[in-house]
Amino acid sequence: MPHNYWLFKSEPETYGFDRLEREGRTEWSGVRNYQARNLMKEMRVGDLGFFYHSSTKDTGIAGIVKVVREAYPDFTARDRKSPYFDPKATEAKPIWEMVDVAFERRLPRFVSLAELRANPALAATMVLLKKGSRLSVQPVHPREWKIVLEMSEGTAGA
DNA sequence: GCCAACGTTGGC
DNA sequence: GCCAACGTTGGC
Repeated sequence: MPHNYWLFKSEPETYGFDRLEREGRTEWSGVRNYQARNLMKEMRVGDLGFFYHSSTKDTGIAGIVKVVREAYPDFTARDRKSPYFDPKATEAKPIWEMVDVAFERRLPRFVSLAELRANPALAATMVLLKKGSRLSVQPVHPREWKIVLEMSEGTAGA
């Protein structure tokens, strides 16, 4: 049984859900926002999350991932060649952390951002839908999780 | 490409 | 500690 539900944003041109399905598992590195980092620290093995495609033509939820390793230092922060390099990160104080996630399953169908917005049961509460929300890792309420799953089992717009 | 909203930085 | 300036995110 999963403990909590989450949402992970990714730009499909950089790393999409199709690629995770092929590779099976990945390190969620490169998060450089304290709030998002703190949320990752709360994640437990077995937690599930939505995989959200952002900054692309078809924004929305593509599938489900599972947390397979709890927070540990994000080594890209100490890699000078990485775009996520942070000179303030040290071995003793890595600052940034990441989790590992694995492909869990596809949704019956893609649920678009427009559809999520159009659902009044989600619009008021879901972090993703709040005005100006930019968090790349977000908590999802079990109620919201269930609603999105139900939407993906129905037809678009229904 | 535009631009609103956000988080961070740095001067004071 | 305040807050203006800046860089980034991300939908449209």
